[in-house]
Amino acid sequence: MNVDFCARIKLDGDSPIPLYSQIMESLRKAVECGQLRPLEKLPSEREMAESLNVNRLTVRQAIGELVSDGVLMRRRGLGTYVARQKVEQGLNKLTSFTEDMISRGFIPATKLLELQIVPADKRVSQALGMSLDEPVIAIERLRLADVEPMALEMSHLPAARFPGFLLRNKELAYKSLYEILRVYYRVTPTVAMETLEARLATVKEAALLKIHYGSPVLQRERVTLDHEDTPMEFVRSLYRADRYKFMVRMGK
Amino acid sequence: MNVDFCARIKLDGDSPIPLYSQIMESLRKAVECGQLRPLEKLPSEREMAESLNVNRLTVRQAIGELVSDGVLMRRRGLGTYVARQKVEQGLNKLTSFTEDMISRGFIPATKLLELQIVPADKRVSQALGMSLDEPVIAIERLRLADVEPMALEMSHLPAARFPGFLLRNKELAYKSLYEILRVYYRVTPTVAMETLEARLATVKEAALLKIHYGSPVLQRERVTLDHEDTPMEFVRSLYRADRYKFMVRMGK
DNA sequence: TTGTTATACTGGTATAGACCACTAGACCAA
DNA sequence: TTGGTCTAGTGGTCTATACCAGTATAACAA
Repeated sequence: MNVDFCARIKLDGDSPIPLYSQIMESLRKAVECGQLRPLEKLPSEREMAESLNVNRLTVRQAIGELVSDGVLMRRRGLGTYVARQKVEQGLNKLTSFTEDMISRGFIPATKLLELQIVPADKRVSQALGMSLDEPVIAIERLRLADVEPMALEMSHLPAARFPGFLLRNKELAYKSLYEILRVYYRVTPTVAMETLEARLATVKEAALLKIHYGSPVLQRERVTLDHEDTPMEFVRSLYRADRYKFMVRMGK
Repeated sequence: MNVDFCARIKLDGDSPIPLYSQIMESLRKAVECGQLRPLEKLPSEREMAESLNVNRLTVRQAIGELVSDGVLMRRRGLGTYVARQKVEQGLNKLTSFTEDMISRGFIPATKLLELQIVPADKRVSQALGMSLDEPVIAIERLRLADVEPMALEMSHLPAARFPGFLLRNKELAYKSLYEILRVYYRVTPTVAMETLEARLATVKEAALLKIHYGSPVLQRERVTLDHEDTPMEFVRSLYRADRYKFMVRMGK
């Protein structure tokens, strides 16, 4: 079965995305979607290298990063395996909306409302550590759970750091934002500072979320930092109070 | 100075410890003991490789692991640098209302509204892991910040675990609840699972909080566990949305 | 002076080949 | 059966080489 799996990976040598990165994403996806199950054995590095027509070191690089991410694990003399499911931890993990909804048993969906480059206002520039009016990519999305509106999300990214982002608007429809940032720009979120507060929905917000004007909403603001602790994203999300509870573990 | 540093690394080709690992440990130690300072530039990979008499890939492997550990950082076209100092913050510390308010610059105060023993309802018994109708200590307090109402707190403790608690009602006026539990019962909160959601204030709640009926409030529920992970407290707090933001760090 | 270009550096990706260390299982001898 | 050895296969380490892509700076042209 693994042989089939390996043969199904398609690599594009002319793509600007490095081969090892393509392999890495294929493996990561296979693990995420359950195509590769926990503790399942992968083909050997030499086998994969041969069947993918790349050097063994290239495969090793892909696997190596997944190992350090905790997705795979290696055993000398035995082989490479999918890591055990992570049980604990779930509560303070940095999750995307998609992951969050799935873990709550919902089927997530997204509707892209707006995607444009705008000058940073005071709040955004301060959160991202940039100057006022510097260009930021503004993404407004309506997030659905089981077809019903769940949240309204406004993401802001420093435009200078993600050139050509607007051209990827189609991918935003079916790919996670973080996946795009990881694959095309090699940027991975590491920590986030979040604030939560309660307020009332405006007329426009209420209409989009399909709630009554004046209904309570949970406003969540998040500054996401990359591995160098540089702000890479500022998100303001508005969750329907009747459908969403934020959960977190404190202490320890 | 970096040249000196590099020349000072001694590698043992016959050692069972891999070369890249020896390099890695030397670099890590140099950073830890301050020999290499944050943001300081390292010699280029090619330079290090030559001066250490190893292949560039060997140096790269050493540096690569340190980068994924957050000790170093690389910039294409520029070089490799020691990472910025990490300032671990106590954002996820388990705090009492009093500590929380002080850290926000407020002067906290408390008004005890109610203190009695009641049978546990469904929600409380489930949170505390006890049976329905078992006796719990119910404490209702109005929390003030700079004399103005900030939150309404309803705490529930398993009565069996804290005998004679009602006799201490006077101390509750000027001592923290956690202090009483710690001093008289040797119980210390360790972790807490919290949920946050938005809703509207009821008439009674609004009156106590001195806000208008129908104003939004942030409802915070917390199950506090002791060092043995036994539930010791269940709190439902209602914060004024116009005065309070909840802050938390996620990930990492 | 100002803007552009060349170039010499940096890290990033990928190849080919070699040998070592460890593991499981097959095999064989006591 | 028991205990050891051999062997094929795994990941682990390392070398040598090549070219790509981003960055700063010095040299040059307008």
